[in-house]
Amino acid sequence: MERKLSSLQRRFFRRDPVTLARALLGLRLVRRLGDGVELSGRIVETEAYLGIRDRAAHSFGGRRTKRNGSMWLDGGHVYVYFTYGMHWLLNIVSEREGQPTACLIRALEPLDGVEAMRQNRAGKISLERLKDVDLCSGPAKLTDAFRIDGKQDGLDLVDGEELYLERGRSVTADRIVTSTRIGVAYGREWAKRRLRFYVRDDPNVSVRSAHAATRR
DNA sequence: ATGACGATTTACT
DNA sequence: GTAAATCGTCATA
Repeated sequence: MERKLSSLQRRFFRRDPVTLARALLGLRLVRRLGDGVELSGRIVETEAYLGIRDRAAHSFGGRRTKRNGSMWLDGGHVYVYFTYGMHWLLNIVSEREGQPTACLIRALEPLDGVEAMRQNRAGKISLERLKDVDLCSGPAKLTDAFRIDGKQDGLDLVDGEELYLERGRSVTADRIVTSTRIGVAYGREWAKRRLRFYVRDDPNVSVRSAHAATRR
């Protein structure tokens, strides 16, 4: 298969999850649907999950189950899982096979296919109240908008056809804000680590815990 | 076989 | 700010 000039290579993903979570900011996530529709969005918010030692990670303590199996794949694969009885969440696996670390994709700036995203999100929220900023401003919103669910779990973004990444406008370090991760209080001391990263002042960043954030 | 629990979103007070 | 929705997965038995 021919390599797209713009796609990212394996070595890009085989870095530690903190470095990758920062590097993912600004990249374009592309989703090709079967009907020829192409959706894309710029990554503006991520979180790093550090694997076996990270109490907030699904792979904490080396846990390896049917659900989180994709976390153990080589960097560049995706780990998509179901939670709260209704939501799918998208992660990009970091490091190498056997190192179950990953980056949660928490928000995107919608780029291509905004109308299709609106259709995909309609029903969850009344269509007339649905603004562009409601399409991808949260980890479960963006999977709805991009029609990502368990069928994509384990896909490889390197040379991927229905899901892949492209280089985009890079985000300089002074534009990246760090904060604690969202919704991981059960992680105790690990919940205090600043492993969430987002683009400063971007309106698509999910809103919870706007406090506890500082520049860096 | 059963029970507890979410890496969330939405609507409502 | 608070609470409901909703169910697959996992740990325990």
